[in-house]
Amino acid sequence: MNDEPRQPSILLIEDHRDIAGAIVDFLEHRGFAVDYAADGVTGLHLAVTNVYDVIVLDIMLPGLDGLAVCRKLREEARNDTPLLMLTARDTLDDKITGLGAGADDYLVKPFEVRELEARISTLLRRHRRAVAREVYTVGNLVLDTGTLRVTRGGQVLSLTPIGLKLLTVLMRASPRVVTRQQLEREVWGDLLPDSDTLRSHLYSLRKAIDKPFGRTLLHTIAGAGYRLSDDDGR
Amino acid sequence: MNDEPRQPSILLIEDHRDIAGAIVDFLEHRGFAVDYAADGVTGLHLAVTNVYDVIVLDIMLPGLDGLAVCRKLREEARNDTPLLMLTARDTLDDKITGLGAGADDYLVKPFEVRELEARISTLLRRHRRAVAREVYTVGNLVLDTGTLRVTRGGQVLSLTPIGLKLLTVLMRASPRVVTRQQLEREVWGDLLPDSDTLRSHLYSLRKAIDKPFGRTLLHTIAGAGYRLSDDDGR
DNA sequence: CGTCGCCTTCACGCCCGCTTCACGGCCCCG
DNA sequence: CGGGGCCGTGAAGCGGGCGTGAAGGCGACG
Repeated sequence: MNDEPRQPSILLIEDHRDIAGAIVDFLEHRGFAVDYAADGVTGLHLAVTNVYDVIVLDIMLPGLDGLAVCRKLREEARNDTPLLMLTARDTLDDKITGLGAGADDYLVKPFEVRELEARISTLLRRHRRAVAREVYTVGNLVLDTGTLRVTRGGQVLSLTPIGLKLLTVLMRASPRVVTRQQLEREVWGDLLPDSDTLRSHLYSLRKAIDKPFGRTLLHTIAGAGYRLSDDDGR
Repeated sequence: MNDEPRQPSILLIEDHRDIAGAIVDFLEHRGFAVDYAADGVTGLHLAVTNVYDVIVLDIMLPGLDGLAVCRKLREEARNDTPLLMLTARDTLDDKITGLGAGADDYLVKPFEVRELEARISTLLRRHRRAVAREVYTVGNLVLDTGTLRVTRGGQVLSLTPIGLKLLTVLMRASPRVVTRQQLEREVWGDLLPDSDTLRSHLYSLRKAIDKPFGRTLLHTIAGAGYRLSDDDGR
């Protein structure tokens, strides 16, 4: 509802206390909420029990190293929090492995904290954008206008271009009724087709989004048009 | 494609007209585009309304002093343009505070313009390198725009220049759909080719990044465009 | 001057989506 | 009670979009 720019939370996993301290101080001063772990095991534990916006992970750690932490996080915990890997220059080859393991970016030590912040901001921005696209929802039917993916109950549906266009218009209008003319105009512009091919398209759209599921979302309003809504009962 | 070395732009904030004049003359003669402000308020205003490659900021200013400008720029405006602080020898202690406030370098007055230029160049180079490198990840496909290396599952792939450009655009947009027009415009600018050579390029891009691996990442969205994403069921 | 790589163009063929048409049910209205 | 219009349903045909592959040309580089 109210999306005030909440303070982004960061998890730092780094065994050098002095470096870690400097980073934590700087990031907290810059308005981030920082959690800190000095080894891989506690870091992993924090990562799976809490939710962070970004994880900053040193590759050289006592016990469980950064690559292992990253891999476990991705493969076992199915966690896709943006992850920034810290790597020393002499182990730079690890960057390939690091990224292969599921890191989203890397930073070569030594670095300036300013650059660390810049990269964190980039990851935040990118992830937000990826997660917060424009999405319409009616019942359990979801249309993502960014990816043009349509799902119902988590299952991906495959629509034709015209079907997609119709669905977009209907979802945007959602509980309201859309007339045939409006739909036709949206799809074909001013060159309306002679016969009403619209009926066929709505039929196949129904077959795609309603037929495989029990509840019907696309309703025909006799003589008026069509409405997309989740009326249970009404 | 076209990364012509654009003329770097510099903002100079300095109240002594004569010193400022000399600096501006020299820098412009050396190929920089220089904006100038004689006090902190107008300087800050210029800094937030325009985009500069480097800001040169005197610490002693009437009204709003250099430290305050720097702090406001960093903390309120969230601006991370490289910033070079000018400080007199007798206020040298300020240099600590200056760097603490978010400056990237400092120079003690009086100085030679040659040295000023050298430091500006250093900042430019560092910042460019820091900014130029970006890492995109989609599934196990990784593009490092710093090294221009593309890997999938740790294996290095070899792409043509156009293929790389297309991939960059697609990865930057990542789960979202990119239209043909957007892709064409990114690659060829306004001189769009007559026949759709784009199809061929996407074909060979697919052959490079998807064909050798089982899972397909580059999807065609009928009548809409293309999408790069790792749809595993979800 | 030769070779190689890359971009462009063209041609082929398939498959999918758009359109059209025909049929039947339902409702309203005469 | 009968007819007509609206609408869902489904099939069929056609065209175009798109994948695929190869050939030619051009510039770079040795």
